Amino acid sequence: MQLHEQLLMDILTGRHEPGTLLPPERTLSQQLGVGRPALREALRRLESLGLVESRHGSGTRVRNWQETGTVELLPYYLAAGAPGADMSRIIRELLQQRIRQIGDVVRIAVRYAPDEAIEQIDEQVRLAWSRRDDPLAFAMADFDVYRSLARAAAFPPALWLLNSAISPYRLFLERFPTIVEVPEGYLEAMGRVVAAIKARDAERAVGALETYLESVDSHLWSRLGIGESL
Amino acid sequence: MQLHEQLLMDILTGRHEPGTLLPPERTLSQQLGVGRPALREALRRLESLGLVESRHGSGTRVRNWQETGTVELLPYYLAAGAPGADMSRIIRELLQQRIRQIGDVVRIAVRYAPDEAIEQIDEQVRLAWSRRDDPLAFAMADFDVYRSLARAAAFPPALWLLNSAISPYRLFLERFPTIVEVPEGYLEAMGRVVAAIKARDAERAVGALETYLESVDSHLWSRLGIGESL
DNA sequence: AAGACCAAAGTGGTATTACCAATGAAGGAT
DNA sequence: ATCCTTCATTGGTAATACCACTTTGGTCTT
Repeated sequence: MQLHEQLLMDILTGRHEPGTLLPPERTLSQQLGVGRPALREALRRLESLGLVESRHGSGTRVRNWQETGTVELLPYYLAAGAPGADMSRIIRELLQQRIRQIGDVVRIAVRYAPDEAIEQIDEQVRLAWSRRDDPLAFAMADFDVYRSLARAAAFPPALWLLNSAISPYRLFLERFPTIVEVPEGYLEAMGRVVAAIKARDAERAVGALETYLESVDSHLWSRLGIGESL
Repeated sequence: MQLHEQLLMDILTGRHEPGTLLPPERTLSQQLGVGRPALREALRRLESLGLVESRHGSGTRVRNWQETGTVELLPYYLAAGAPGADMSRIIRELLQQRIRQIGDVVRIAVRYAPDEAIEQIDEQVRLAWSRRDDPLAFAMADFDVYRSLARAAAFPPALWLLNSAISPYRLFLERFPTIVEVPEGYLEAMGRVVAAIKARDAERAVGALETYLESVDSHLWSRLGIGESL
């Protein structure tokens, strides 16, 4: 594991509590068996995640990351077992947010994506479908469909939002492999969405997407049993 | 300006083009007049933003950040003038996304926030209103209202999403100060939202929020003239 | 005795140096 | 011509020294 990930986990699991000072860099680097420059590089990464705060002359304090963290914390938070939280509730909400987020991407594509670019979406959909033998590969290719939509609209921020989501999403799938399953009506559902986008009908496109994704999620929950085991 | 911000801007403004290699660390650190460790700390930050990729023995390559970036890029992207993009269109979409994002927070609060926690929201709203003399302070206090909602629901990921949004939001307001204006019906509108949350009526809460926020945004656009000047 | 000032210790910030490890291209052997 | 070796280049890491800021505690002044 990378040094910064180890430190991150130490913080997320409570090994270093919010509000407390980390040991001095010289001490901590010895404890971890690394040089001080290496430790500092790791600390800079944690700083940009909102986990710690270094003050010249004073020390490096663990921030109240539940308050100050950024989305990038999500994959690690899930990997740490979401300490002190209801995992299945979180996952349920994240799936809901995923639906709305993709909905936004669709809306943007309806407004801004040129026809030529939309043509290529069909291709992406078929590509994902062709990988239905490997559920994880399918999921990633499916994700790429939405990234292609954002790309087609030439709207980088939407792409970045998806990028920030893909890492926790992938980790989630890897952690609960039984969840991964290729939906039956995939080609048809996505076909409807893309057709609606081509027709510049935002409501129909988003509607088709939401009914499809919600059916996938509810099927997923019924298979797992809501709130169970996860 | 911090070293990593300077490098970041150099990349976003095209000084270092995607796909190309950065100068070797030893060279670059001399060019920038800093030591190699300091440069490396900055590079690690850029790496976690999806901007560069260091490969041992090979070099540090500028990534295609429009493809690989994360949300955290947004404030810098806006500060760099969103090179090669339609600024007003981006802002328009971001405001839309903000509405939906806050809507999600409201939905989560409806489901999970205990009554006692919701009581405190009213207080936050009044606090924001009391700062209506200083529009920027008001905007930040208003933002805190939504953070309080996420906090009340004890749902850290929602808080993190807001955290990731606050920095570009603030930068946006500071860049276009004329935009900042305290809406007239603020107290009443937020009162309706909070009341609906208390009543556990998600649709009414989100509906009240959306109509309010959309009226604010459209008023904003009419003042500025859509697509103009920005 | 109380307050202000100052000095010293501890901390992060930075630069320098040296060396290790991985990469890739050039040159030599087959 | 092809493969393998070698070596220069590059990032990765460590150790050391020093600078700058913060805090703390003591001392001096009032």
